[in-house]
Amino acid sequence: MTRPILWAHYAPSLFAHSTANTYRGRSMAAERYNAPEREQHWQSVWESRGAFRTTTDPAKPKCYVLEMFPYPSGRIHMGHVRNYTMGDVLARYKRARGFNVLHPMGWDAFGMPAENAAMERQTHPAKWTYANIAAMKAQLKSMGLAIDWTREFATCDPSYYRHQQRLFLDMYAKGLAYRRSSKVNWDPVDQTVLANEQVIDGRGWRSGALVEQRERLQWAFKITEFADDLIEALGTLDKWPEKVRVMQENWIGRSEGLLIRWALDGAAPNGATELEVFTTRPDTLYGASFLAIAPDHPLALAAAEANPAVAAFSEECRRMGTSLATIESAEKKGIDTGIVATHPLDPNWKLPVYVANFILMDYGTGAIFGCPAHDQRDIEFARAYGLPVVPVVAPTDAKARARAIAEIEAGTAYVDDGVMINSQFMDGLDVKAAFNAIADRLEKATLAGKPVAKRKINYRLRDWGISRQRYWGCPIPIIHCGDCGEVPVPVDQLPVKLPEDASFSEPGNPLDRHPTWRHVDCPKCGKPATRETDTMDTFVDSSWYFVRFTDPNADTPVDQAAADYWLPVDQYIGGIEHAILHLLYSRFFTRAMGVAGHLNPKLKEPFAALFTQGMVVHETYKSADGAWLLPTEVRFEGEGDTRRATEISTGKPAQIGSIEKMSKSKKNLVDPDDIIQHYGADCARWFMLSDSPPERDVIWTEAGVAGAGRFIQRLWRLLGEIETKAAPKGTARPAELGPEAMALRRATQKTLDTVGRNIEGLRFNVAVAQLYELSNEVSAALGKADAGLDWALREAVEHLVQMIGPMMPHLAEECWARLGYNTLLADQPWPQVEGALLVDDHVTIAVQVNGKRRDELTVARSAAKEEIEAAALKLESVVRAIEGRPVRKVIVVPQRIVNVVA
RNA sequence: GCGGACGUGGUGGAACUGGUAGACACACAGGACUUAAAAUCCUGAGACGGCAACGUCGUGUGGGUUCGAUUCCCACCGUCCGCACCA
Repeated sequence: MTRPILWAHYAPSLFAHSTANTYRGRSMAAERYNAPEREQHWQSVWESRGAFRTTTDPAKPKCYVLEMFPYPSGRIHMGHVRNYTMGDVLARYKRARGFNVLHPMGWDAFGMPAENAAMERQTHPAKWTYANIAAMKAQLKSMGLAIDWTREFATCDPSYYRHQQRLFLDMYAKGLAYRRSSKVNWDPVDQTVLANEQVIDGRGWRSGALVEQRERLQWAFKITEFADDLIEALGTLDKWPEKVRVMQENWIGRSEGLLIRWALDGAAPNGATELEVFTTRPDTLYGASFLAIAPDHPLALAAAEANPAVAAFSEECRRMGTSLATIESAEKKGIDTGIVATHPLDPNWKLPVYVANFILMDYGTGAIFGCPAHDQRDIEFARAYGLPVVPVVAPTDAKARARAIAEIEAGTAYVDDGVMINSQFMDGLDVKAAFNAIADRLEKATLAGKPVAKRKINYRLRDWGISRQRYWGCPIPIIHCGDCGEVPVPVDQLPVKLPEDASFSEPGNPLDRHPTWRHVDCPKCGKPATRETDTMDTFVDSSWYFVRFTDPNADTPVDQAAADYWLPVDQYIGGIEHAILHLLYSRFFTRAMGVAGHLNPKLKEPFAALFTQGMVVHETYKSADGAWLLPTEVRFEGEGDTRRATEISTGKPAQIGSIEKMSKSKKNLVDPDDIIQHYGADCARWFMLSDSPPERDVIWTEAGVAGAGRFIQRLWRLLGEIETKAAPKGTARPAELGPEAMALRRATQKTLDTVGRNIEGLRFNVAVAQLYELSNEVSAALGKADAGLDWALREAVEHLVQMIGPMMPHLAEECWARLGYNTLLADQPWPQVEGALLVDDHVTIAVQVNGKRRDELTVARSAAKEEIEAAALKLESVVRAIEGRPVRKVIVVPQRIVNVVA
């Protein structure tokens, strides 16, 4: 697939000696630019000079550019190349613009793959992880990223997680971390808790065992404490994609409603006297026809004890839980518990209480009142069990009302706005007024001495459970003592390190079965106690790493001065797959760290701007027998419709499949290493930036990379030609510049202006197009002669090289040296735009007749409306188009357009 | 079902706050150079009609607002993504 370019031997110029003279006098048939060789050279120059080391310096304006740090899987993939290239362009550009730029890199290094590798290959997770980090770091370095590597850290290192344990303890002290009983997916074979995404069709992804729901004491962070603020502050994130903000808002899921207590008749099990339900539609209370509770609701559990039929039904619901049946069985099912409730507005109105399969224990109170006429689920349920359906809301318009009622009778709930009917004192009120009327009334009414109802804001968001029963994660620094209960590990005993001699050969948590690790003395009373063996969710590690980068060597989790200076992150770049969890958790951590005294409480939001880049996609290939093939395993012939693929090893035809996200399973992978070795990092970077808008998917094609490679060689040849045609370095601007020279200068300045703005706006593909345009202009100008053109050429090429710098930094350094400089281009400021040259004194405007373009007109920029109108009407093409009709109106928008209405 | 985004040549895409649609690139065709090829350079190209000048049509479909709509509004079609018994 990747056809290696044959690099001609090209004597490397030593940096210190590479002046223009080194190149002068060489033949015009210049050598090809040897990217791989020169790239290594410049990387070592940057490294030896510490070119990208950053210090905290409040005297300078700062810019914090961050790409989501990688999981050390062992190899980088094209998605990384795209992500880190974008960040690097911005970081280098901002540096050139005079900003003190923080652009760090680290490793999201805890997590299951290391433990799985340990089980499969008998390597210790730490060994596996650090080996992967070393390999990936070398790959990232070969990309030539302007990263301050002195700030690098891995989250699995005790020097990092020690501080995370400190944060946990301080959050614990503030009540933001706590232990509660909650349901987990338990894999009985692997003896482990599974994340939801590890449960496939109700079975463990690894063992295939039927997953059980178990109650277990689990640590959690109180993210719900900030639910309102997390929604509220979304409004301030105007540099975040709308899409992400909407997803977060839905995820938090705020809804305003009413908690209503219903009295139960004496016969309820366990002596229960009331049932509390949550509703967002208290206005429909007169349409109620039943109550329904979740199978795990305490009242349902009590009813199950008394009634075997209820028990059997509840058990059935539990089994359905996570399986695919959830999706298939939209069918509403329930069982009457025999319990009877009294309507809060009418003591004589009795309603049955059902256990129903569509009620979730986790949402609201796990109990509802059913109003079939105005809720689709309730109407399905009511029709299945013969319960009454009474409309209480209807449109005002008579026709619409009749239709709505007919639909309700046919089984479709009416859920839109309207006015109240069949609702006594509320009749005629609109839905919102009815909500308030009934809320006011029920808040004043009492049941057993307490108000019947209270207003409640409910959230879909639940507290963040962080307990994981695994080895390769940050230990939770808590000790359990029989006498003292939960005891925090004293700060001076941190970190609680993972034991190195764990065994991974059997299922279950290695920390649990370690012979000695968990046994300690209670820090409070000194009696034998045990350590918490749960470790933290790896999302915790990534929820504050961007803070740690501001001073990765601080003795405390955060150095206040450094954090105050650098935060928030000015531009965060990563995949859309983290739109919800990672970003929400980081936003929570920023607030929680403020409360716990580790961040300035005024800092609410960690990421001022967010950009979500698209994926890298590629064609897929299958062999005759249906096996996926690597792109390197097929050969192509023909074009378009006649394009055919052949499997190289067998000579049999291969099938060309759809374009999909690069993945191991579909084998449509291109290895960044191969590309960098054959074409160079600059070529990969340039291709990643060209053509596709960064937020959309980019299709990786051989032709596209080759095209990028050709442009690199073209630029290199251009520099060769410039040597004889451009003015020498440092020549003063001549007093006289001819029209060609001026035109080139204008093009140069215009490009400078637009490329800068497009990089700032992350519209890299547009910036690339403009750089192509300028190089085309320069090429064209080479064949011309004009006063001062040699000077204008020099300016154009120097600026071109500087503008290419952030995108193809190695090539740009090489060109910069070839232009005669012995400074680093990476240290050069971005050229100042000469604003005066951005406006031409003549403009070409379109001339329309009745809205159709007929001609164009070049006039002085300052031309008066009347002048333009007169000139337009004289145009032969305009006269022809008017066909003698009277001119009714002429619209002249100066510098834009003329439209003749006839 | 709910929510969001997107629909422009053969392809990826560009077009500032409503003002010359198709920049730039890829692919393609013709030409130059070459013994030949590769590389490179030049030229062409939205569709249809025409030798040409030029004309007609054209930004998913159908309407609307406007002197003027890829851009704003309404309806529909299609594609993609997120959430989904959320009371």
